Order: sequence, then structure tokens, then C-alpha cells
Amino acid sequence: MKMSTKGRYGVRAMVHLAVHYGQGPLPVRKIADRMDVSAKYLDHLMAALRMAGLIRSIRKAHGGYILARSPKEIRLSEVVKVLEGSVAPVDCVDDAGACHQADFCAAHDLWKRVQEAMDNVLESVTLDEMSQRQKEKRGR
Amino acid sequence: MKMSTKGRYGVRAMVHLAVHYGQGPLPVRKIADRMDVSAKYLDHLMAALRMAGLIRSIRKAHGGYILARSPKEIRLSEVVKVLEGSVAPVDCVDDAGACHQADFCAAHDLWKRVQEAMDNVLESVTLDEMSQRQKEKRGR
DNA sequence: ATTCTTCCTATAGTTTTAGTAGAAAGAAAG
DNA sequence: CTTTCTTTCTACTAAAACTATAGGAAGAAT
Repeated sequence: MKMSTKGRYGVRAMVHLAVHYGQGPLPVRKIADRMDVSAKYLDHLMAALRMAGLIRSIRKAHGGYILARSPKEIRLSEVVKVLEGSVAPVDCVDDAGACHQADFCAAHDLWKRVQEAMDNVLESVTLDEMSQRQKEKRGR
Repeated sequence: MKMSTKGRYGVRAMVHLAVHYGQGPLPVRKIADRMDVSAKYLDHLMAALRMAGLIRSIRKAHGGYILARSPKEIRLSEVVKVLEGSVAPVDCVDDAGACHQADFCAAHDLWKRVQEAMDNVLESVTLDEMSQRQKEKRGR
């Protein structure tokens, strides 16, 4: 029931971009240094986020990445979905047809409720809110 | 963000035991057959559930497993915790000290909220309710 | 003594995770 | 037009986790 580093690193990187939104592009190396993770690895995650349309790249000296939209318009559910594939605890609540017994399985209903609970939280939070929270915490 | 088969199989097996609660012990082989999974593998999960005190074993011919308590007194959160280790999406919301930056990390608060949302659902459902739901669904 | 079962330990194949490596391509800036 | 800093792409790999499988010992009723 754990998230992988993809989700963890990716969310933190997106928050970083949100905090510096409007201040020009941020290179992966700088983000990775700040987060204390491998820049080469973070590269892959940024690629996924870019292909999903959440960030845009500026490919040149002193380039880097910026958010594709305003932080207010990016919900955490989007970020997690890109990096983790989905927010479902089991496949059968996502892919209809992943389990042909769903109609007779009480567990299916339970996982569905769990998924909805997680999704509600992630859907209710924007990167802008995360960015503000981050700035507050840093200030202390 | 997926659960492993431990959590999935284990929950279904526990529901099975709840449905047949009071009807004597159920051998692993029968449960596995019904669930269409490997009995040898389910063995391991039952061992974990037994050591956690959720089920009791009767070791003899025509023995098997029974719930250690009434289905009304077993919450799904307990089952998932035994099998998956915890209900946390990341370690830092479980182990205080797994991350020394928690006080400065906005992501930490997000994961905390996600965990609480999941936990609320799993804590609110008992095996008895699952068993009833299962019987209803089967009836249709 | 037989039978059916749990219980214990060891092993192993496969998949996923979490990276590392190296080089090509883009574009401003000098 | 070359340098510089960056993204971008593909391939590779070590380690861990997952998903089992195997074989037999131990228990207790019958």
C-alpha cells in the first residue's frame, strides 16, 4: 500500500516548481540538489510529467522546467495519476473488466470506497495550496 | 499505490471465514479453491493472520481456521495492517523519524491527509458488514 | 496407525523499483 | 559560429519485492 519514489519525488518536485512559479525555468539539477535525490533519476520523472502536459521544458542554457498551467489549476490527483498510474488500491476498481467477479465480490466495494476517499483528498488540493503551505512551513 | 496480493487475498479469505463463522473450521485448501488461488501461498498469509491474533487454527484432520473473534469485532483496518504492514502511503507519516524534514515538507501533510482518509474507511467497516454484503451480492 | 490438516523453513522465478551511463539535439549568448 | 547549459532519448543494471513452490515435521482426532 506504499507509493513508490516516483510519486514521492514527483510531488515534491512539482511543489518546488509551484513555489518558484513565475520566476523563470528551473533546471532538473537544481531541483534534485535541493531535494537531495539523483538528478538522472528525476530526469525520468520530469519526462513523464512533461508528456502528460503538466510541465513545459525550455531546452537551452539556463533553461529548465516550468509548470504548464497556473498552480491553482493543477490538482494533486493529476500529478499522482501520472506518476503512479492511478490512485486505485487494486486494479479491479479502475479497469472495468480487470476482475470478472466484481459483481459478486464484497471486497470490490471496499476498495472502491478506499479509492474514493483517497481521490477526494487529492482532488481537493491544488499545487497552489501546497506551495503556500510549503512557504509557511519554511518560514517557521 | 497498489496493494499486493497479500492484502487482496487476505481480505477475501477473512471475508470467507466471516461468512462461514460459527460453522466450524475451514481448511486453507477449501478457501484457496473457492478463491482460485494457490493454497500453498495462502498458507503464508494465514500464518501472518494467525500470529497477529485475528484467526485461530485447529490442527488436525478436518481442522482448519476460524476467526479468533466475532466478525463484528474485527475491523478491516486490522486485516490490512497485518498483511500490508500499514495503511500509510509513505513511511514518513507512520514512523516518526523516517524523514527528518517532515516539519518543513508540505508533501508530508498531504500524505497524512491521504492516510487518514483511507484509515477512516477501513476503520469504519467490520468483517460482519463485509460478510452481509457478500451474502447479499451472492444472492442476486 | 491412519488421515487430514497446520506449521516451518528453504528456494526460486519474475517483475518492479530505483537508479546509472552516454550521447544527441536545441537554442540563446558571446 | 562556437561555446555553454540544458533537455531528451535509449539502453543497461543492481537490488529489492512480489508471488509463489517444495518438502516434510508436528498435532490430534478417529
